[in-house]
Amino acid sequence: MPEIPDPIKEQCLSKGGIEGIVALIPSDQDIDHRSLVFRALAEPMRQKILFALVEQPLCACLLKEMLAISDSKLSYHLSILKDAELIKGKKEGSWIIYQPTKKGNSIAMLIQDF
Amino acid sequence: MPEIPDPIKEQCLSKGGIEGIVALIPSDQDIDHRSLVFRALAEPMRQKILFALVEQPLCACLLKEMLAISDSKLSYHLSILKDAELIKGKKEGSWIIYQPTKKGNSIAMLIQDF
DNA sequence: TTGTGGTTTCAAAAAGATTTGAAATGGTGA
DNA sequence: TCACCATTTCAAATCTTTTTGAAACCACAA
Repeated sequence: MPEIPDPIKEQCLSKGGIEGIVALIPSDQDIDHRSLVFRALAEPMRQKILFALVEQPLCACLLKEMLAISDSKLSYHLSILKDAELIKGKKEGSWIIYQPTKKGNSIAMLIQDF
Repeated sequence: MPEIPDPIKEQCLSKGGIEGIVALIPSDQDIDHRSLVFRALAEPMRQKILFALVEQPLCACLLKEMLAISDSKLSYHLSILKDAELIKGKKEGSWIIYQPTKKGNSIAMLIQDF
């Protein structure tokens, strides 16, 4: 009574066994970095913010109106997007204008097909 | 004393104002669907599972050994990946062999650059 | 049947993320 | 200086996700 199905075992051995496959998995650092991005995009509100900013840079005041949420809530979600390096804010006069980073832009394009 | 910075206001008006931009944001349905995928990939353990399965189909028993986690924990994470339609399980003899779906495969490729 | 191996379910506990409203910050103009 | 506006921070409350270990399930063989 085998403990592993045969065809899988064979294919697995041809890759150097379990260790061989584990070695092909991206590093923890890579994975943690992507996690940060995925957690940022996991919240619908934050996807909306990113997609709105891809259309055009916006100040917090317009985003707030657009999404109908409180200042502190918006600030919280913006900070998560900033930490994931998907957007950046630039001070202009009295306002902070947000826009996607290069990374934010390209990820926004890629995820259209998800 | 204006309430919105001028250049932003102009660009915004040229897109049909706030409503115009809101109309360009993907639908709630789209966004929620992507959220499911992002939540699934937000957890490092689940990224590892997906990347391992992209290398080769594996039974739960090998995944368990590879990741050094309990049965119920593995089962929980597999169910989240299945719900997001990133992987599927196929019964073969006594085992269930997991592998990425078509969608799981193509997303795994795309996110390498994230 | 009875047992066994592989997997899933369950409920409770623990950990983590989000929301809330109030208070703080920081720059700007009166 | 003072007041004001946009934005951020904070701590508490709430909500969601993950972990845990035990029990259940299911197909199959003895």
